[in-house]
Amino acid sequence: MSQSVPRRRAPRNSLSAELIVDRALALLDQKGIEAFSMRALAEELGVGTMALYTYFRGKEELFRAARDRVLGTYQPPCTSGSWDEQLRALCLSMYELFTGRPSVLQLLAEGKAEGDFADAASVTMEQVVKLLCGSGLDRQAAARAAGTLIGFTIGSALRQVRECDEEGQMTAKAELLRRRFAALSPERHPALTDLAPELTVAREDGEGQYTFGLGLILCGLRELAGSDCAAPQS
Amino acid sequence: MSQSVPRRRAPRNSLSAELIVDRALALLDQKGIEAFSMRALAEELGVGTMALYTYFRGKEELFRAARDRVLGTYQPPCTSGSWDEQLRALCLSMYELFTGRPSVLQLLAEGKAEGDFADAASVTMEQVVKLLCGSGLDRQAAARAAGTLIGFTIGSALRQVRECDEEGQMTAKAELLRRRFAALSPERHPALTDLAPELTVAREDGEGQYTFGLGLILCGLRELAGSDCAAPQS
DNA sequence: CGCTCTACCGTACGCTGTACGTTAGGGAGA
DNA sequence: TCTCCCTAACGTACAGCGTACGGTAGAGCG
Repeated sequence: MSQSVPRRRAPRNSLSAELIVDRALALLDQKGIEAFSMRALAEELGVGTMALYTYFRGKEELFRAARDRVLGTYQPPCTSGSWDEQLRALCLSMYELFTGRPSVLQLLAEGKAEGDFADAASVTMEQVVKLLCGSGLDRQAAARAAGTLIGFTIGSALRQVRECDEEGQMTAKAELLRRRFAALSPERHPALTDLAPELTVAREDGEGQYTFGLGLILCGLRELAGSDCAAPQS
Repeated sequence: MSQSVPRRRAPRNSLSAELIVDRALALLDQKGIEAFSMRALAEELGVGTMALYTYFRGKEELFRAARDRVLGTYQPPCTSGSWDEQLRALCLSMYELFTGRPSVLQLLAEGKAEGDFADAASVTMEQVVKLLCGSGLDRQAAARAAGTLIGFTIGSALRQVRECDEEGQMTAKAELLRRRFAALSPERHPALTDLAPELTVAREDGEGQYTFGLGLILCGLRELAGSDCAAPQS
């Protein structure tokens, strides 16, 4: 009955590391990181599960390869203008990279793909650091600003991705959010319930949310670079 | 030989939802979210695995309960001072809550504990929103600022947690980071290699990193509230 | 004493990642 | 052309996961 046909043996060189990573990324973006499994990927490729292990030591190594593929392929935009405008463009581009590749973002954020980055993956970081160093900030502030920007970008993208796992799910999640706000007792949380509509729409517009926060950070950086503003403590 | 003794049946009412959550949190904080399993938790409690299912529908419900326990127990600090100083204190306190309970943070960030929050869990958010509303920002800006602050806080805490999973591992990770920087080709990444020392120390001091970024955001918010600064685009 | 109710438990199923040993097909040498 | 070998692809197996389902025992009550 359900006796699955034993699957014809795949031709000798039908596989390659690149092809595996291709399909893996497709599967990840399509079904999500939870649904990904070596068996599923192998089936997708029309191949036995263990065939994958000829090219990758294990799942984590495959994940690293997928991460490096995406980060290595990515090219930061050519920017011009003042350093803060360029930073804004760079960061926004990173944000879009991450939200466009939710599964890769999760690989990064959830530590499924630890380990050294490929050299090419650091191009954007290089740009960011260069701009910060040329902005008038001292070295320590520049380093911390870089950390702030990348942390904020990843954090925001992660939030955005969590909000709408699948494409069409956004409205469903928004509905859930609305109910969550509605469930709050207005006496205990007056400000929260009062601002609920705005909070909901803000949450729905992830990119607007991100650019808003990015604007705040850049504003702070300008102040700091001009050094006519009290430096944030320590 | 390895015939494990079948474990004496546990006395009739030796279990409770609270006790289970207690041990679950202990296990999570101790061994990490990866090592957690229903079987391990049950063994820790000296109880059969399926006993847990009399109190929780499944693992996710247990995670939700653990999350609500931590978030519900937490009390935001009593603050005083200007709205931005209070916001700083509140956010810093949240940051410390999260970094002090890495596993709960991961539950939140990785979506292992989706679903409605307990009412008590929203106290901090209520405070944040209240302060923002009283700061002079318009409603939409206040809503977005709230999102920015919470996103940045969670993102930063997540970064910090990733950096040192176990207590003593920080130095090891720092070493790894150092090697990662050393592996970069100085020609392709001049700014990055130049700033490597500062980037490394910044990364090691997660809290300093966080307060720096928080300062930037608050600076931006002050500008925006005083409305003598161009509002960040859209 | 006996009955019922339910907290606790054992077993089993389908899933996961992957260690290990096997097989078969293409290329090289005789 | 025949043969041999190397290795890409594979099947099996194992430990561990979450949990559905049915059984069991012990406490409380009539």
